[in-house]
Amino acid sequence: MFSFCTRQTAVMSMPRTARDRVRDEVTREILEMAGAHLARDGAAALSLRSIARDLGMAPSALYRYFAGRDALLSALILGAYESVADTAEQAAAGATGTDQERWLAVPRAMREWALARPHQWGLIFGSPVPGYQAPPDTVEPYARLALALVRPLMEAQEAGRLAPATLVAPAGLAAALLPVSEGILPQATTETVLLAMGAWTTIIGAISLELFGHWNQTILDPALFFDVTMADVAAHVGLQP
Amino acid sequence: MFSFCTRQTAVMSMPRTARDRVRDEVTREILEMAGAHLARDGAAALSLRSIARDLGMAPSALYRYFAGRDALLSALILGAYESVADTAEQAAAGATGTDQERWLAVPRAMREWALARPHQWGLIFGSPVPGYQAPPDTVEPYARLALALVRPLMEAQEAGRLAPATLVAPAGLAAALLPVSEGILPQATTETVLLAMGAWTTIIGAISLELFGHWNQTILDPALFFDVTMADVAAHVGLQP
DNA sequence: TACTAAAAGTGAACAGTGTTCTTGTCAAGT
DNA sequence: ACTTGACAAGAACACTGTTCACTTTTAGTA
Repeated sequence: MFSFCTRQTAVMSMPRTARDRVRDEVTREILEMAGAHLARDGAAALSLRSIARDLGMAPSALYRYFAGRDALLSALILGAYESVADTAEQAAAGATGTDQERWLAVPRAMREWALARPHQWGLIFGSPVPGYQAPPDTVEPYARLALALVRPLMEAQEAGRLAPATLVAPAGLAAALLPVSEGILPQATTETVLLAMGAWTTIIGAISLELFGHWNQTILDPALFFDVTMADVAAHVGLQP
Repeated sequence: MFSFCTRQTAVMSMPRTARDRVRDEVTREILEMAGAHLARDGAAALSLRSIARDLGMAPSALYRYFAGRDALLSALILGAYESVADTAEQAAAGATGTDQERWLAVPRAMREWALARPHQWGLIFGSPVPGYQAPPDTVEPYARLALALVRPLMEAQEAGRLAPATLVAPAGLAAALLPVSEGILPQATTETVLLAMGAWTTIIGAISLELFGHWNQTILDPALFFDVTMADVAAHVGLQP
């Protein structure tokens, strides 16, 4: 988990004094209550005062734990990132079957995670609050999420089971995708990196469109559509069924 | 444009009396100012009072024109829908070249529209306001947008230039996609409808991910990535280059 | 053990918000 | 000429985030 202790204690990470213990406890309670309010009313309606009310404390007391509403929201965002990353890693670790089946496990887990927590998904992939900058803490879970997704891809490639790409990357694309190929998909061709980013785009797009209500009265069986589309995407990146 | 006249005038659509004329004028001014605020500060910070201040009128006066903040936001959302639909139709009408090139014109126009108006894109494809329901007025521009996108697809199919799909739709998918195949893509196979919906998903996902900042320090040339990905999608749905 | 300094919690206050209601004003239709 | 209805304004209410002064509680130390 993350540490909200502003106090500079010794090198020990675990809180030792009773004060620190109760501080972490209260911090956790605030975050839990904020998460409950977020799940119920959404991020836009998140109110420090109503959280404090439900917690039985004065509104100003929250400022001992979070610098303000934005800081609390940032903590919720970070928690959401870590939550998806955790479930994606778990899904990737427990996946079995063919390359394609193992790959499908992660998008499916992401979709189910999102369906159960629509507002947290919106926190990550919805319209960002204007002026808000993603805290650097999010790049670690983000990378974990991406790695969980491409793990079957890398395994298939190392085993020589990856079908060759059906397209050729134009000049300049390798440079444009350098951070991805270096950080997430080393030893992969530019074409594979491109296809993987396309897959990522389709996954996020599919879940967001479903969650944000764009398939009401349009796609009558979103789960089926998602599965079929994901299988198509998997085949397109070269994973064997 | 849309009519915000609550008053039930005669069958004539144009305002006749001077009162109605100035009412439409003020309504337009409010919407313009609201649009300016939206473009500057985003939807979350949209404030009736500050709009009224900049317009030189009392906050309560706005309620003669809009039922409340939500109604004003709904009008802005509807305007955003109509604006993308217009530019998409325009792009589709002016597109020339091969099937793939003509198809590419619409996603490109959508992306440029979105880059110029990020907050309006967020209004349409970002996280919806909790409890908000899309007004039925949006289905018409939404359909126009979709039709502009699939027009080259239908033309290619009618001319027999559409490559056969490389996948087979499972049982039940046709029923799940019935509203789409009936409303947008009649006379298309279920596979084509599926591929078109996948293309739609990738387009929205690509633009949203770029706009919402998910490609900072990840994809260094978003325009190039978008173009290459869209070309890949076009080829995948069967459009010839 | 007594003392001090820091942390936690409180309540009041300020500036801002959406919304409603009452009041006045002015133009249109009978 | 008069009445009706729309428009506009201002005060008021119930919220919101945030700050500040003040008190209480706790931890570490002389």
